[in-house]
Amino acid sequence: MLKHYGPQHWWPAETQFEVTIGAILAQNVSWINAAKAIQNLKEHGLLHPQKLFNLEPAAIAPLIKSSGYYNQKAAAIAVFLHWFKKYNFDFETLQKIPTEVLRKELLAIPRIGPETADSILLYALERKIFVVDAYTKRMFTRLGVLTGNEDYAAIQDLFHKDFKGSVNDYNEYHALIVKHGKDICTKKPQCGDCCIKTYCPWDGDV
DNA sequence: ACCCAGGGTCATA
DNA sequence: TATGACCATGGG
Repeated sequence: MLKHYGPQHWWPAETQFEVTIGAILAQNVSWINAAKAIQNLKEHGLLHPQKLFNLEPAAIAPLIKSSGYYNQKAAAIAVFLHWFKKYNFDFETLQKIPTEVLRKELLAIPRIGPETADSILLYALERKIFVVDAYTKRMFTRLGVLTGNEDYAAIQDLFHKDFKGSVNDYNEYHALIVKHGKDICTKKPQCGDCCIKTYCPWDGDV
């Protein structure tokens, strides 16, 4: 996939905070919708922890309307910031905390689930964590690696056990799966076992 | 009109 | 534990 698509250079953001907020806003919506919400926060000069912390969820919600689920996401952002305040809104301080501890604390925040937590850990904090998403499950089920019944933890364990790579490799791997995910059929395979229109990670160009 | 998108949570059986 | 319902916008 790397050879076919080239490096993706994720996460498209200027700051660690932008990555983190983006991870929440991107939940189950197209990236374009999440990006619009990010851009809107930027244009209001609000994409800073202290600034957003001073807003009520009800004030955040209309600003992130384009990302959908805006009430839930505004609440999630507010609770995240309440947690982040403990660490002086400082990512350098977060870096001193072991990955497993951080993950647990992130998961304790309402509406930050495993994929969002892991996205923050990998893309904002550069921890060697594999991010599992719907594309991962679909693609590796099509490829016959998964049955399709595995849960998040089981899939992640598989990659953690078998994938030997650097943090940057983990970064690219997930990004490439998402990139490729946009090329594969969402429903029924039409062009072979892995249902890839133009390219198969196993067989190369089709 | 329907389906999907860089999920998560809760009620029900 | 495993489905189903719900959250909600915007583009194909």
